[in-house]
Order: sequence, then structure tokens, then C-alpha cells
Amino acid sequence: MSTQAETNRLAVIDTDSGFITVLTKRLEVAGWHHRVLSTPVPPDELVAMKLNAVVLDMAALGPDAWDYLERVCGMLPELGIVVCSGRSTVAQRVRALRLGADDWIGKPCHPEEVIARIEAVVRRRRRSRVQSDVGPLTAAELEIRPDQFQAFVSGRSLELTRREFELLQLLAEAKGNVLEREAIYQRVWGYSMAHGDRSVDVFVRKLRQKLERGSPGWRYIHTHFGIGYRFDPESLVADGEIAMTEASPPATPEGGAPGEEQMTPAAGEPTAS
Amino acid sequence: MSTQAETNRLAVIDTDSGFITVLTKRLEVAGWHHRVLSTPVPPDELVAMKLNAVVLDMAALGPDAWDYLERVCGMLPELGIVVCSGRSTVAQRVRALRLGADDWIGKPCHPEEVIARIEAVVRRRRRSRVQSDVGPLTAAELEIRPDQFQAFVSGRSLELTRREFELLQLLAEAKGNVLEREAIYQRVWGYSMAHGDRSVDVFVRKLRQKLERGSPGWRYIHTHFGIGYRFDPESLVADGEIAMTEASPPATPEGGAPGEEQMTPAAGEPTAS
DNA sequence: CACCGTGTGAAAGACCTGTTAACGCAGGGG
DNA sequence: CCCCTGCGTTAACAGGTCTTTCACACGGTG
Repeated sequence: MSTQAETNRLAVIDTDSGFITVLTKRLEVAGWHHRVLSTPVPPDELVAMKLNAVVLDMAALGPDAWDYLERVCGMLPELGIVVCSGRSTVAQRVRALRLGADDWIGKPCHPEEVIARIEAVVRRRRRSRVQSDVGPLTAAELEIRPDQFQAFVSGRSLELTRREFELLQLLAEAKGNVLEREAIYQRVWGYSMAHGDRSVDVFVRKLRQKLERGSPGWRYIHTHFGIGYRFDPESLVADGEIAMTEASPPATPEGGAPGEEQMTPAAGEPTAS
Repeated sequence: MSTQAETNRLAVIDTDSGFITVLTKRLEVAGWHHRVLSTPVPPDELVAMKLNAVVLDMAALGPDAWDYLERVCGMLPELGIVVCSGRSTVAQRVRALRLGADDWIGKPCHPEEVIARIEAVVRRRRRSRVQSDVGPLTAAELEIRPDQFQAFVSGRSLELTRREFELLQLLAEAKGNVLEREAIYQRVWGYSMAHGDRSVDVFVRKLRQKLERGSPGWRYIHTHFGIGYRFDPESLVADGEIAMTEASPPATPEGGAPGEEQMTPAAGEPTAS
């Protein structure tokens, strides 16, 4: 809940163009990343897409539909699977659900209901997942650890407060992009910024202070006059000079966070400058 | 799938005797513990039942059905909620799903499908708490034994109460991760924390007290201001030093009750390394 | 040069946590 | 049947930490 703005990723495997058209329109409104496939792609590829859920029509899966469904369910236990198919019998629906599908919707159906059901499935999945979903994020000497609500430099904590940490995390996740004050405030504080509020500036200052104290030699946060701030680690010394204190590989103190690859929500898309 | 040694607990809130008869018969075959209710019991009571899921008919909930549904969903985010009702509109189904229901089935329906859908809903939840109850867990001088609902230090019990133990176990299993108060409360108490509830803090204090009494020289639970707590054993004495039991315990001579077990006069202890 | 936006420091105030004690409830024993 | 004891909950207070706000200096922009 706190980490909002998490975009959901969905694949639709179907051949019913009318259904797809209507559904994708709704998905765009809802802000889902989605991809339409007309043939059953190998489970491996589904894995690579890092999906949250998949909607599929048994009719589009060809003759080996049940095999395919079983393989996908077995291979991606964390994936939300919603079958949206034409006429079906109770036995078929029960079979799919037992195989591991999360829901079955009969066509014709209202796209809004499809989305609501997908969301229900994903919601349930989110809750059950251990909170190790977000891997540590590193930048220059910095190691940002969402699991600890804290940032480290060569193993030493920067002693950030909650707000400071969330601000840093937000900026770092948008690496390279300029974020406007209003947007920052909105996402860290959770509500709209009052006119004339300087909180963001004050926190940027505190953050810079702690960053410099723990990692002198680097500048992390840049100011864009009249706009906002941008995170982008920049060495203050010539490249080859970092003689001592190299030890760049941030030693993971111990918490064995699984080496989750960082799932980039959206491809970097620079906000105009 | 795996040994279904764990029985599922389900409540059915409905007044349709025919439906209930058929459904309960199937539930018995499937080995579910179930309870039939003809009126909407207060959410508190649902909590006490320690359910995995609930099946409910909007028609049986009376005039405040939507309110009730919303309250239950908000209070028991971990509970699987399946609505099984008569004729309905898309808008109603979407509303229920958005409120937090996991599935909506229209009557009439086949009991086998109802069960399959309940199982699909519960299936996800189960994954998360799979590995929790097996082997003993040790950390520093501590030995946490789920089979006894108790923690030990060099063989001596810490005399933890049930809640204290569950809290400790939860924290220890998440070793190294910060857990937010809401998350802790939800997983130990089983339902959502009311705003302003300080129970978690109080129990953390009791736990720290007992931990310190049994294992001075170590700090186990760390506070993260504005967030929650983190379990991470930390020695209070420098590594190479011979712990002299250096006055860490402020004695507290003025004993309250005479029966106070102040044992541990000098029992050998640290020696660890 | 005038104007606005940003950096900086400090102080007031809101919020959070540690700690203690009293209350109500349930189970066991007399 | 009543009393005793242990446990969990709730309220209240004290002490600290974090946020916000304000004032002023500095620097970029037109």
C-alpha cells in the first residue's frame, strides 16, 4: 500500500478481437501494462515478461489447451491466472480451478467485471507474497534497502528517517528523471501539496546532508531550477583517482535478501526538461 | 496437494437450506471444518473462529449487506471471501470484488464449483505460511521451538505467553527485515489493527524484558521509528572480550512479589563463542 | 537591477515510543 | 460456588524524535 504507483503487468491470450478491443481500452484507463498474444507462447516467455496476471481463452490455446494450462500453473505459481472463455461445463471450470487457475469467467462478459476479477486475484496474490519483492537498489556507493527502510554506504547505515528514506527511494527509482515537487510530494506524502509548502526542499537538504556525510565524493541529488529534483550519482573526483576506500562492492551485512532482479516498472521515459 | 494435514476452516452465511444441505455434504467429503450461520455475525466473532474463508449470500446479510461486507473485508484482509448469491448485476459483482471479496458466484450453482473456487481462493494464502511451523529456529543464544510454543536460552524456558511467543516467532522468521506494526498485528492477532492500538508496543516491551532477563548481553529487537520493529541479534559486548556480565542488569533489587523468580544468580552464561 | 525560486538554520509543535498500572476475562483449585 | 492467578487489553504519562514552519541569505532569470 505504501509503495503505490506500482504498475501491474498483464498478458491476454485470446483471438476474439472484439473482446480484446474492449478489454484493452479499459486496461489502459486502469493503467495496466498489457500485452496481447494470439497464440500460446511458451511458459518460459511468460516468465520473462514478469507478469502479475494472465487472462486466457481456452479456445485460443489450441488442442493442447489443458496441457498448456497445467504447465503454466505449475511453472508460475505466483502468477494470477484468469480463464475467460466461451460456453463451458461445470466440470471444465472445476478442472481448471483445480489445476491452479484462479478464476474462470464465462463469455460474454463485461470488461469491467473481468478487470475487477483480475484485480481481486492480484490483490490476493500480493498479500500472500512474502515482502521480499523489492530487491535492494544500488547507485554509486549507495545501497538502498526497502526491506530495512534504510540506505547504507559500505555497510554503514545513513540513519535516514522514514520520510527521508521514502524520498530517496522515490528519486532513486526514477533514476535520471527530473521529478517535479508536486509529484514528489504527492507520492511521498500521499496527498496534494499545499501552495508554498517547502517541505520537499527541506527534506532534500537533510538528505543531501546525510548523503554527503556518509559518502563524500559523490553528488546524488541535482536541482533543476523551477522544476524539481533529479537523482543521478556523480563522482566529484576524476575517475581513476578513487585510490583508497575503494571497496565499492557494498558488503551485504547479512540479511540474505534473495538476489531479486530489479523489475523496472516503466522503461525510462524522461519527462520533458 | 501436499499432505492436507491442515484442515480448512470455513463459515457459510446463508439461509438457503437446499443449498446449504448440498454444500455441507460436499464439504464433509472434502474434509473441511465448517459452520453454518443464518445471520451475519459480528466480524469479531468471525475473527474468533480463525477461518480460512467464508461463503456468504448477500440476501442473508439483511439490509446492511454492503456495509457488512465492507467491514469484514477491511477487518480480515487475510480471509478468503466468496459471495454466492442469486441474480445480480455486473455493477454489484464489481462492487463486491472491489470492496475486497475474492470471488462471486451466481446461484444456482454446482457445489463442486463452489468448493473449487473456495480452494482456489485459499490456495494462494496458504503458500505464504507454509514453511513456518517446522524446525526450531535459533538466533544468538536463543532457541525458538514452535513445537512447544516456547523459547529457550541454554535450556531454560523464557516463560513466554502465547502472544509473546507468536510475536517473537514472527519477528525472528523475518530476520533482518523491518516489520511494520500493522503487518505484525495482522499476522499475530489475525485481523486489522485499530488505529491507535498500542498492543504491539506493549508486547514488544514484555518480550524485551524477558529476553533481557534470560539473555543479557544481547539485543534482539530493534525499533525503527515511525515504522515498526526488526529482529536482529546483536551482542552488547565487544567480540574478543570476556563478558563479565557487566552490570547490564540494573539489578532492580526492590523486589515486588516475593515469588519473583530472580533466578539466574550467576548461572554460567555467555561463554558463547 | 528587480524578482522569484532555492539553500540554510533554528524553533515550535506534532507525533511516536517506552513504560507503568489498572481493568476485565477465563481457567483451575479449594 | 467462590476465590485466586495469569493473560491480554486499554488508558495515561513522560520523554524523545521527527515535521513543519518561519525567517533570512543566496543565486538564477528576465
